[in-house]
Amino acid sequence: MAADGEGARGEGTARGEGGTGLSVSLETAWGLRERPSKGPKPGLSLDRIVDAGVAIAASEGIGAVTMGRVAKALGVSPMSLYRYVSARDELYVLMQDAATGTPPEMPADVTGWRARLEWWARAQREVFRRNLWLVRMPITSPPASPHYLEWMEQGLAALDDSGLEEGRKLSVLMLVGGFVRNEVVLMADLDAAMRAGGQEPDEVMRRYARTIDALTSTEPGRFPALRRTLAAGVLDVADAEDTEFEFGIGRVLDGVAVLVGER
Amino acid sequence: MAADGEGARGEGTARGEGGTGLSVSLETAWGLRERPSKGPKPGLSLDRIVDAGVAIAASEGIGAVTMGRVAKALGVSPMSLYRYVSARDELYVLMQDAATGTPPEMPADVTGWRARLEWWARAQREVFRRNLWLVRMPITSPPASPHYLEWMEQGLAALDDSGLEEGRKLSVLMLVGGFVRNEVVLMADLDAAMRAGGQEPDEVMRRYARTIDALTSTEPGRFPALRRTLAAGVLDVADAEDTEFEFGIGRVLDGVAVLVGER
DNA sequence: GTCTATTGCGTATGGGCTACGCACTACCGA
DNA sequence: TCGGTAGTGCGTAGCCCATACGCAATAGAC
Repeated sequence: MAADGEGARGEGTARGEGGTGLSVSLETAWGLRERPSKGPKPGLSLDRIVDAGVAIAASEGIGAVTMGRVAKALGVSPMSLYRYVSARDELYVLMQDAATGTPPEMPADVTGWRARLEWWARAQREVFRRNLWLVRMPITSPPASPHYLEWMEQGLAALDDSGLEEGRKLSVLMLVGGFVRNEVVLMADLDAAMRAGGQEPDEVMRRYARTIDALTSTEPGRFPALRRTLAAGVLDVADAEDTEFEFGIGRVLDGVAVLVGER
Repeated sequence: MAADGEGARGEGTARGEGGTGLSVSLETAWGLRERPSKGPKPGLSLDRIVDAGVAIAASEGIGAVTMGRVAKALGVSPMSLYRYVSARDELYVLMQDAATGTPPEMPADVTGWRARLEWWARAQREVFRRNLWLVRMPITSPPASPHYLEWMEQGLAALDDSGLEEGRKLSVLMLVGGFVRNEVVLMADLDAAMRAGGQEPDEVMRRYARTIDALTSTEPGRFPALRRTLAAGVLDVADAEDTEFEFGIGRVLDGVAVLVGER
């Protein structure tokens, strides 16, 4: 069964005393803790480090964000970074929060829980689209960053007039947020496949269709439904970029609407 | 914008000629290609390598699955493995397929698209639950493995009587599959957090609630909805393991039902 | 019985993270 | 005004990783 040390913050990590249970540099980053004012003036700042990391991730993917690489971008030695961040994973968390940013303000003319929730989902998707590397980030502890909390706040507020109880609201947000995230992962995959070999999305899809065709045609009759789908040409052309998202968000909101309707 | 080399199979990888577009060792693994019969008898087999990898992943997480580690488990030298697998990522793909396995047969008394689709989702979840490391696996190219295709086949067949057109069926499967996957990711996170520091799920949640409380209480009035949720005690106790899943799958299926109903 | 494809695997290269400790700096408290 | 000291940047070094390359041994093919 199970087991998966991944993403679990180790025992040894020092914790702050702000009562948050977060690590020291995280508390510092969230402004819960002052950087002491003794010693030499710091030549760097957390912000600069995080910005450098985000820039590298944006142009070369999260895999290119190594301590050495970030240090080089800043013209310092790799070890310098550890004065600001206790481990690379912590830098990742900071980068994640920075890229997530404050949610844009909800327009006043978006009213009613459904429209507001949909707007919220689209806004979230936009953030992911701008930073595809976000969804490649190894997920660690449950998210507890200021910007993330702002998004949650906005999402909860969107459900104000839904009549749902608090616990339900949260469940709905997780559902919608999970959907958005998942959809972007798929998009990022297609994007990666495009960069990797083929060129155009259509070409990638055609190649994929051919692969599946080859795999399913060896044993005829084993994949009837799949071959029917294949025959229908569904995989021959890449969807317009938004098709799957539009479809999915519609279904999910319909499902939530059923719940709200029967309260 | 964007860019994310991750998970993209490189140019240099040798491709088979089976017309699948897959790499040589993948074609071999899928039984589309024979291992030549010259030379010394192989001392290993792909199956043994993959099994060893799966075993390590199961007990120590995907991060512990390195070439050296697998080799040691088999009592061979690391480089031996490269006679069977061209790169570590390929081993991952093989492991993924092996752990996914053939879907269990759909019981005859499960009838109608909704019940069948729900059964399908639960079966999928069960696989993930047994192998939490699966959802930590870096996603690479679009999935094209025999077992994955079998799951797709079963999913499409489940929608036979839905009256949806082929493309829609696929979209529905992606939606449901994505939901399941996402839900398991959350479960894996909680699991990781449990192993990391605290013990019981409740304890983890309480700690999380305390963290959020600390973060939201500095600026009163900035997180009204969130603080209301917090006050409702929603985060104080971990849900029973299935609660979120049950909620989500119900909503998603409700949403699909709306679509099916209006065809 | 030779030929040769294929085997295992040793060596080596080039990364990566990060513990540790040194030399130095500038604020604090007296 | 002037140590004391907590902080600084950063060099060194240890350890783990993936994997290119090439060599000697092997056993089926002819």
